[in-house]
Amino acid sequence: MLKRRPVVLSSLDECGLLQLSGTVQSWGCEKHTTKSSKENFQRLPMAQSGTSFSIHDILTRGRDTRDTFPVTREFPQLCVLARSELQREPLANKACPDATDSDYTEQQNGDTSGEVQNSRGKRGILPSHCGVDEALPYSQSCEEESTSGEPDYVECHQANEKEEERRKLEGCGSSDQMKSSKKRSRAAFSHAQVYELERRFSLQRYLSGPERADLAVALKLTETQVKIWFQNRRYKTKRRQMAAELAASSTPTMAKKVAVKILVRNDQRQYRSEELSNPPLMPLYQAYQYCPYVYCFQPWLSNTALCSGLH
DNA sequence: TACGTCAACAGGTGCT
DNA sequence: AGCACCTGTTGACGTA
Repeated sequence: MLKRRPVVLSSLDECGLLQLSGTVQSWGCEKHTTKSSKENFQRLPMAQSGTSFSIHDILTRGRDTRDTFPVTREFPQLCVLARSELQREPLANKACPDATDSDYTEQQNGDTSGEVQNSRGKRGILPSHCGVDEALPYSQSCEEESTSGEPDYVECHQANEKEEERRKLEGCGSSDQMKSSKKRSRAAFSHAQVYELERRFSLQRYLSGPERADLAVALKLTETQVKIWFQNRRYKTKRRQMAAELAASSTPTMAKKVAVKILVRNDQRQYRSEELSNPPLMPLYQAYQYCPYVYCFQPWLSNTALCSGLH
C-alpha cells in the first residue's frame, strides 16, 4: 500500500520553511488508529523538487553554514536554538521576537542553552545525545567517545540499540532485581534531534513504521525513542490545548461570541432542508480528535494558522 | 528546595 | 497475541 522512498529534504521556501524533496513522489502515508475508526491514513503531499540535502546534512551541518540554517514559521524558537547551538552560544534569556508560544519559553528555560547542555553533559547523558551536531565539547557524547576524529554515528546508534537491549534484558530479570538495580536514566535529545522531530511533527502527527524507522536512523535514535517522543508530543499538545480551552472558558470577562444560525424568523424558515442533514464542519481542534491529519494537511501553506495554537 | 520539563514507563483500549 | 495508541505517572534534571 505504501511505497516508500528515501525521504530527502530539499530547499527552503521564501520563508525558510523546510520542504520535502520531489524525490518523494509517493504520499507520506500514516496509519493511525482511533477508538472510533478502523483505520485512517494520513496523506501528506510532498513538496516539489529543489536542491536536495539529507537530514544528515542538517544534523551534521558545520559552522560555515550557520547562516543557512532553516528557519521555520512554526518553530522560530528552534531556529534560534539551532543557530545558537551552531554558534556555541548559551541561549538563556535571549529574546525571540517571533516566538510567542509556550514551547519557546519551555525551551528557553529548559535544556536548550549551551550551559544547560554543558551541565547535562557533565552529568552524563544517554547515547541518544550523540550523532548530531551536538554542542561539543561540552556534552559527553559518543562523538567524543569515538576514538576516531570523525563523528561515529554508527557507534552512537549501536549504543542506543544497546541501551534498548539492556532495558529489555532488565525486564527479563526478577522484579526484586529490577527494583534494586533500577535506576532510570533519561536521555536528553540534542537540539538538532528535537528540531528535526518537531519539524517532522509539524508535518505529520503520526508516523508509520517505515517512516519511524527512517527518522530513527536519520536522528541516530531508536525507533522506540521516536515513537515515545511522538506519543508524548501528541499528548503534550492535547494537554496544552485543553488547558487553553479551560482558561478561555473560565474567564468570565471574555464571554464567547458564538455564531448561531437563525433557523426561523417571522415564522419563515431560514434554512434549506439539506443544511440540517449536513451539519457545519466542526472546529479544527475538535476535528483533530477524530481526524488528526486535518491539522497540518498542507503545512507549508497554512501551518501557522493550523498548528500555531497547538504548541 | 519547590517547581517545571521531558524521556521513559505503566496500564488500559482498539484493531488486525 | 502483538502492535500502536492514549493517558497518567515516575524519575532525572535544570532553574528560580
